Amino acid sequence: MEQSEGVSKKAPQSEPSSKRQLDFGGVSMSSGSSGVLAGSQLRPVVQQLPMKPVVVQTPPITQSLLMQMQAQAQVSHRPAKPESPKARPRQNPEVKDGTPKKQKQCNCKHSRCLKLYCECFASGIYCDGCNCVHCHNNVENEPARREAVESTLERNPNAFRPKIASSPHGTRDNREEAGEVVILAKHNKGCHCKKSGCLKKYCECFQANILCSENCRCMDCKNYEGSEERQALFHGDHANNIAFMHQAANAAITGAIGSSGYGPPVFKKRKGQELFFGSTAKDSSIQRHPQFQQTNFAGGAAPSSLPSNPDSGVSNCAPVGPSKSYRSLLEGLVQPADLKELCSVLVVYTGETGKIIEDRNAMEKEAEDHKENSLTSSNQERCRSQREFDAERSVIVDRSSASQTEKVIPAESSSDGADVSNGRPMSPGTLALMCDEQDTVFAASQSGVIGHGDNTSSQLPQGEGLTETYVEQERIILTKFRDCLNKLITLGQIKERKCSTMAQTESEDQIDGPSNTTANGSTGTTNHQGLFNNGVAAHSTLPPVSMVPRTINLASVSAASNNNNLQSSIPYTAENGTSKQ
DNA sequence: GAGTTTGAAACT
DNA sequence: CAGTTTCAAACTC
Repeated sequence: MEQSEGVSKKAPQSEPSSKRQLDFGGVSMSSGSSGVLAGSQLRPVVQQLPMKPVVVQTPPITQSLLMQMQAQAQVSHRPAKPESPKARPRQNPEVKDGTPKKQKQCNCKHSRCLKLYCECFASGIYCDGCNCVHCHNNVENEPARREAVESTLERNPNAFRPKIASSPHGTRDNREEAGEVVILAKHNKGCHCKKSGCLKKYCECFQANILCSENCRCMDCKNYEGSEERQALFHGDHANNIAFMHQAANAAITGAIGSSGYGPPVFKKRKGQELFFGSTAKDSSIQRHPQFQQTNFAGGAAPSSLPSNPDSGVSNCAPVGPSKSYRSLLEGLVQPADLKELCSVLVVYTGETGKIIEDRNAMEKEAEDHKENSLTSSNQERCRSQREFDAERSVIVDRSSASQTEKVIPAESSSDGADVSNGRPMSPGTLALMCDEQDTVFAASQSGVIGHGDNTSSQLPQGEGLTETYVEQERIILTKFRDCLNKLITLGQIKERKCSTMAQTESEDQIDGPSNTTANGSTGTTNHQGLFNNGVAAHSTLPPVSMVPRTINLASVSAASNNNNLQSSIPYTAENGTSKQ
């Protein structure tokens, strides 16, 4: 029974050793990290650790809204159970009735707790108080343990890395389900379940409270967004209501943001697996992943009705098929980078507002001065004021340009691959709206001293002027933000309308493949522009801040509503400087 | 608590 | 890389 293990077998023992963090090659590893690494094979695991949303100082009122958005745009990928000291699913402490319990203890009998079978070993902690037999995962058997670690790493360098990583697309909203937070991470290797439907804890994805992803090779998977079985599992009526209310309350924001990795994922084609219907793959992807049938035809077909599903109200324009999955109507419309974009736009507005107010104040002041010294030569002062205004204008323009430039870079990151966008620091433009410090910057900006090293005593306008500026800035920003939300709502309504229409059509004419209504490239990638910024150009002298046309596809929207004012031409794309049509 | 089922890990 | 075996957790009774 006892298999040879390349590890010196010592006196059987299962005496508990303190379950403390291990020290692999001099690098201590807390139980919270599974970055167990031996000796020179140490590798960082930070990149896989969940990124917390940037914590910002309590800002003025305007910023609370932006914080919400930012929270959505930021990586929302906390571990399924953040309180868990272990990163691997199976090592999560038992959570029953929402109450975390003591860390589990292994019951290994044959592995001596020196293989990944042992959850303690796998998570890089010593066995402590476990029920294991012949345990070598303790201080007394450190050499053997170390050898086992090396052996394991030799087999799989990532053996001790967290299995659950943030989704490349990353940004799905956290969503309460049955009191727990569904995490939008995904299993690095994916599960291979065959019989459990991925709805039992046999499934690592399920256990980690995440949805199965394209990494999985499971069969008859039911662990996907919108799965009725899964919902039945998670959604008690109560929880359902909560989740739905939560979703509805945040529909304009939550459902719209960064959903590319969300819902029944758009699975990449796997080896020997076709995504399309009529797959000839021997293992039948349809059987393995019914949700995979939902290819990424953005609105290529209408969804079948989703009766009694509270989420059905936000059914997406997914192809018709057995899949019962859904997506937010706003999915794909707004990407995380768009939020940054929006923030940038708001920053521009703020700067513009400050400038305008500054101009106005200066004009008033100048008028007064002119009254008082009508006969004195005010030419010098006027010239100076003018210089200040010009300098200030250039500052603002520079800032806005920086915002535009800034947005270009993150835009790229939303593409596939290791998406670090979620963990990326916010752009200066975004930060400008989210940090108290920026208030000072703005104040200084309004005084026209930034960037000029002109630290004169007249840096700040009068106190009341400053307050007025703040008020005005907030008013502008809130107004614009409200407009954006309204537009989103409109988009959602349009899309819903379109989906409903298509659903009816599809029900009559179903199998004909994607209608290409929205796959039309000529219109499919352009119309998102202006969602946030189309008012900017008209309002300001600054060049329009174009939305970055990454994957946003409002084609379905625009197709259904060619006259909706959300459309606007894209003067250029920040990404490549070319017009996308 | 014993037995069964399940799927990851380990092995061939 | 695929198939098989081993293993321990999850699950059932």
